[in-house]
Amino acid sequence: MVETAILLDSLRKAGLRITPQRQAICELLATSHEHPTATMIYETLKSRFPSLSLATVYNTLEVLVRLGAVNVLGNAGDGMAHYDADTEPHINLACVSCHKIVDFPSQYVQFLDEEISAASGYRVLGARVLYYGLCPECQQKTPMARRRSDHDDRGNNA
Amino acid sequence: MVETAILLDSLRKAGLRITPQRQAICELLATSHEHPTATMIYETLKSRFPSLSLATVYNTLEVLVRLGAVNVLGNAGDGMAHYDADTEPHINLACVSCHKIVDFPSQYVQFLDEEISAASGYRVLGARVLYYGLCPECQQKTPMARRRSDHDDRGNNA
DNA sequence: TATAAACTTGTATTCATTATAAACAAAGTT
DNA sequence: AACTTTGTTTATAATGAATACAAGTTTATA
Repeated sequence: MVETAILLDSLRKAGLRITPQRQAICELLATSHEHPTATMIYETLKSRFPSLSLATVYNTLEVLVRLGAVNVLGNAGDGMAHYDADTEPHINLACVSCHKIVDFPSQYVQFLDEEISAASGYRVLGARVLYYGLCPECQQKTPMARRRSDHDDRGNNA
Repeated sequence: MVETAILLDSLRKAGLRITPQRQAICELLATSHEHPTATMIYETLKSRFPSLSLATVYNTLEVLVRLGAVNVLGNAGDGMAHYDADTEPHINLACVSCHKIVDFPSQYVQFLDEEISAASGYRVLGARVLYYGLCPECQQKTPMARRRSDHDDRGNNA
């Protein structure tokens, strides 16, 4: 769980203004548990800020990412970027059915970090550990987990 | 390193045809060390197959992904999907500067797998461990690797 | 060889994201 | 207060990766 204030502070420290829109976006990012996309943020805040523009959402997200306060998660299965305000190394669990992404604490991610920094020659800037599968709810909904074009899949692996 | 034959076999087993185009795409996926995008594959093979269509590349990749023979990696920093023929759990190291992605073997990824499968309630279908940073070559190119003071960067590009 | 099914190709379309330019707001200055 | 500068939002246009689709081509099989 991330404090909204941390995100706002990183804006402030960079000399940027805390506008109502930015505040709301940071709040949403910090408190939301599914990691939202730009569109999700836009849709959610539209009622509170009728004049809000998608461009503002993208702008704010881009700033936060550039400041390193927020991470971008690609590949949730839908074709859009999800945003994660928790920049500590942790695991994201993405559901391939409902496309929600939740966090999962792990004791091993730290080791990965050390392993790579020590042995790769890379200057590591961040990480993204994404596991995907079916969340408990979606396992109930779709007993056999059939996706739309499984018909030409002559029975093998996943 | 992945054998081309493994990819071709998974097509065959699924009852699909091994066309010259598909063969070439699988070959490229298996032997390439940077994990290519659809466009990169297209550009590379265009000289050998002047009639090749981007659609074919996307079709083939989609099939291979559906069969589980190939993974999609989002978010290399450029806005496109990269493809990875190595489906064994391993780490991808993406360079934020040159956007190449290389593999890094790790002993800990196995543990992650077990940890999650056991404790999350998810039916795990796959994983994607992506670290990003500056590759050794790009560290040379950009001597100071300036990353903290990017906020007063007025030249605002992406 | 006929016929159907599987593939490829070219193009049109969709849609997330980025760029651009104009309107707007918040200081700062005199 | 009016004037200026700079930062921000907004609306809209442009870009470009990925997908859909229609039509042509190849392959398998009888």
